[in-house]
Amino acid sequence: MFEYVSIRDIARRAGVGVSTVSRVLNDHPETSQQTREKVLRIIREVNYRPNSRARQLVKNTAETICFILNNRDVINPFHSRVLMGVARYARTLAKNVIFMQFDYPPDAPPNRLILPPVIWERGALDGLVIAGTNYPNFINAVKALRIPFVVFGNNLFGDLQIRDLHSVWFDNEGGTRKSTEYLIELGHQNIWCLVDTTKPWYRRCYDGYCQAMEQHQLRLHKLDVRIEDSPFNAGVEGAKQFLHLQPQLSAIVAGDDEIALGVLSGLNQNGVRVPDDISLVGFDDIEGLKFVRPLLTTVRVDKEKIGEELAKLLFELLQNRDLPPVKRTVSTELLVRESSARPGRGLGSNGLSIEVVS
Amino acid sequence: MFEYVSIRDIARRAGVGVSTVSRVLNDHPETSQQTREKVLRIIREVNYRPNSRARQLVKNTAETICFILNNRDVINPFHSRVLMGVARYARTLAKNVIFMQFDYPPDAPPNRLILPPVIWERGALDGLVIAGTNYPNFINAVKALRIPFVVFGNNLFGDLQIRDLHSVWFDNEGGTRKSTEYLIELGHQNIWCLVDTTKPWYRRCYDGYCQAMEQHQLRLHKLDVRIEDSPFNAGVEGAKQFLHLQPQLSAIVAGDDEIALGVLSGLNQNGVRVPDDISLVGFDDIEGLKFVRPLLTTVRVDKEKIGEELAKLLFELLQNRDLPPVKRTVSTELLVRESSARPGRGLGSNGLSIEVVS
DNA sequence: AGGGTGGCCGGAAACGTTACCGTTCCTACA
DNA sequence: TGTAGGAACGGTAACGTTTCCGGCCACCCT
Repeated sequence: MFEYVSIRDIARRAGVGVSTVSRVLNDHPETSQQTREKVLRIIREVNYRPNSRARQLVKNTAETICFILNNRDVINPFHSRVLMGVARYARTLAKNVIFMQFDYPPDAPPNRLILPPVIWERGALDGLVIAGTNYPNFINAVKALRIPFVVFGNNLFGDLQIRDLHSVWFDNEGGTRKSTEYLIELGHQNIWCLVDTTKPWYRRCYDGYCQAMEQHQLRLHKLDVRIEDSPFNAGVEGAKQFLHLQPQLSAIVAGDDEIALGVLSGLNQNGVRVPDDISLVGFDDIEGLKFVRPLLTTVRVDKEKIGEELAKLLFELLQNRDLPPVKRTVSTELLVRESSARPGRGLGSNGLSIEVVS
Repeated sequence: MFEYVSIRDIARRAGVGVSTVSRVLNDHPETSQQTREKVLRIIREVNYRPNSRARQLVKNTAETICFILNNRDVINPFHSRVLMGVARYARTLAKNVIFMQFDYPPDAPPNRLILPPVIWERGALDGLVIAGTNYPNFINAVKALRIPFVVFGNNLFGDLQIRDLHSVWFDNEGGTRKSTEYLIELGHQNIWCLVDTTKPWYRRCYDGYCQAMEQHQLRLHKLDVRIEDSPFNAGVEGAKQFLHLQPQLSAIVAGDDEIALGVLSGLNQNGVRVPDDISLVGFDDIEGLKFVRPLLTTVRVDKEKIGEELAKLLFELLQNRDLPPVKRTVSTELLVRESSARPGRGLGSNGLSIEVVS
C-alpha cells in the first residue's frame, strides 16, 4: 500500500510543530530561513503532497467553479470554445473547472427542479457558469441556493429580469446590423433576413437587420421559419422558398452560419451561384466554414473571449459578493470573405428556369 | 449573511445525536421509522444541504475525476464529444468531471514536469482521463504519483509500453482497412493513401490500407506529407501533387476527414469531379461533413462511446486498483455516402488539361 | 426471574489542514 | 540592568462529516 504522509509526519520528522510546516507551505513570513529550508528538504525527501480537501474544508472554499451546459445533447463547437475560454482563465488563477451537462424541463417549478448534487450540496463549488440553453426556472433555482453565478445570456429564454443577473453576451444585434449595413453599402436593396423569431437570439439578429434597413429606408423582408433540430436543413428549405417566392431578392442575411450553409447548399442545388447571383452572409464564424466554398462572409464571435469574460466576471463576483449585477457584451467583427459581392443578377432574372428539387 | 446550518444544528433541533442524522442522510438501516421522519422533516424545514467537502475528507474520496486535454490549443469537435461521453457516464455514477487543458514540452523529463495542482495535490481527484496528444514523459509523471488513470490511446506518441497502461482506442487500422476494401470491391485498383506517417495514428491508417491492398495483391501507393497545423491545407496540397504526378489514380484514401475535404477542395478547384472522376474516402465522420457536397464517404468513430469507455474503465480501476492493464478498442463503421463510386475516368484520362492553380 | 440478544441511538475520535493564541527567547533601548 | 517588543514557533481548536464503540432498553427464551 501507498503510505500516506501528512503534515504531522513532516512536523515529526523535522522536529517542528505542525503549524510551522503549515506556515512554510503557505509562505507565511513568520518562519526563519533555517527551519524553512529544513522543512522544505523533508517535504521533498518524503515526497509530501498536501491534501487539498482538508485545506478547502478549513478555509471554506473549493477553489472550483462549475461550467454547466444545459439542454444541449451535443456540445457544439461554439460552446466547447466557450468552455475552453473559461478553463483557460480559471487556470491562470489556479482554480478548477467542473464540466457538467444537464437537461431539465423548462416548465418545472424551480423548487421541484432536481439539481445535480455537485450544485445542490455545499462546498463542492464556489460558483457557477451557466451555459447552454436556459429558462427562468433553473436560474431561479440556483439563485435560491445563493450560489454565486454568471450566465451566458444569448441562449436565454423567457422573461428574466436581466438587470438582476450577472451575464455575458455577444452582440448579436450589432453584428447583424454591421453585416446588413455592409450589404447595403455594396448596393443591395432587396435584402432578406432568414430567422426563427421564436428564438430570442435570432430575434436579436432580426432586430439588428431591421435597424440597418430602416436607417437606409429600405423595406424589411423576413422569412420566418421554425428551426428545431437542424438549422442547416432549415436553410435548405428556406432557399427553396426564396426560389419560389422571391425571384427579385439579391442578398440574404442568415440567422447563423449553419442556416447560411444550408441556404448556400439549397441555392447551389438549383443552379443559383453565390455571390454571382446572390450575396449571402452568416453569423458566428463556426469552424466548419473553412470546408466550404465560397468562403462565407460572416460575423465573427470570439467564443473563447466569451468564456474568459464569464470566468472573469464570476471570479470578480467571488471576490465581492455585493458586486451589482452587470451585463457585459463581447463585441463582434464582420469578416468579409467570398460569399458577398455587388448586386448580381438576382434570382430568376437571368432566364434561369427555377425548379425546386427535392 | 447566509446562516450555515450543519449536521449538528439538525441534531440539536431534532433532539437526536449527530450520528443519527448522519445515518438518516446515508440511508443506514439502523434508524427507526419515527426518528427518521422527524429528522427528514427538520432537514427540509431548515433547508439543510450537506457539505460534501467534509464527507470527502473523512471518506477519503473526491467523487471526482479529471479529463485532461493535453497539448491542444483548440478543443476540436472530436475531443469535445469524447469529453461529453466521459461527463455523461460519470453523471450516471454521480461523479464529477474536472475539465482541464494543459500544455507540456514533450522532452521535459518526468520529474521536472510541473503538473497542475489539482493533479499534484492529494485528494482533489480520484482518477484521471488523459486525452489530447500525449508523450511518455507526462504519462510517467502521472504514474509516479500513483493516481489511477486511463489514456485515450490514438494520439499517443513515443514508445510507451502499452501493455502497462489502461487505454482506450478506436480502430484506426480496421476502419481504414474496411474503407479500402470497399473501394477495391467497387472495382478500384489504383488507390492512393494520403497520410503523414510520422504521426502514429495516420501510420495505423496506412497499415490498414496496406492490409487491404496486399490481400488483393494490389500495388501500394502512398503520398506521405508532413501535416503540422492544417490537415485541410495538406489535403489541398496533396490534391495538387496527385494532379501533377498521378494521372491514372482512381481513388484516394485520406488519413482523416479534414485531409479528405482538403483533397476534395483541391480537386474541385482543378475541375476534377468527385466521385465521377475520382472516389474519395475519409476517416472520423466529423461534424463539418454535413456542410459539403458531395457528402463524404467516411469511417464513423463513435466519439461519445470512446468517452464512455474511458470513464467506465477508469471507474472499474477505481473499484479495483489491481485491475490488470487492458487496452480496449472501440470499433468503427464504414459510412458509404456520395464521394465514392465505381471507377470513373480517373485523372487526366478525359482530355482534361491539368493545371494547378495557386 | 435472570441473562442474552438485537434494535436504536449518543458520544467522541478521526480525517488533514489552517488559524488563533500563548510562550519563549533574543535584541534594543532607556 | 531592567523591560518592552517583536520574531519564531508549538499547542490546540476548529472546519463538518462518518464511523466506531459502547450503552440503554425492550423483548424473548430458559
